[in-house]
Amino acid sequence: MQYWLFKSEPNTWSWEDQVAKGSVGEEWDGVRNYQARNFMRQMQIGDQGFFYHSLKQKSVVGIVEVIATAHPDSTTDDPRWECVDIKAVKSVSQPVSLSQIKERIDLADMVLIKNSRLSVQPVTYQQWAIICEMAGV
DNA sequence: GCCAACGTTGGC
DNA sequence: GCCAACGTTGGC
Repeated sequence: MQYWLFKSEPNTWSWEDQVAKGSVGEEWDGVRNYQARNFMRQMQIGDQGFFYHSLKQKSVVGIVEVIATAHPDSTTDDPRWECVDIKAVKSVSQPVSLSQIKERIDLADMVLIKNSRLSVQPVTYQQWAIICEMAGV
């Protein structure tokens, strides 16, 4: 079991949109970045991830689960791009903001901080546990 | 709205 | 294969 972080602009695809899809889930399409794609290729069904809102909110707002491994991205004919499917598991009771994460020295190594532009990122179990605690999960 | 950081593209 | 130019992302 591995842990990840999925970043989305709420204007484009929000947590509310994800929740509305229920257990059917939705593909995490539109990724046009090799690093992000490579992480998605590593994902297994049952892996869990944080759903992060960028831009205005800049917070971890929910927990998602991988329900389909990497497959061609239906939004492009370009065979280079793949995506996984994820479903919403639960909303966090306390969104964890980027500034809160930055305050924690034990989260200083997070990819979110070191490479803020990467839209799909790995999260270590330790980081996962710390943020779950902060989020009241 | 600005700008820094980063990734991609294309000319050489 | 290098690197300049360009486009995009996301924090501020």
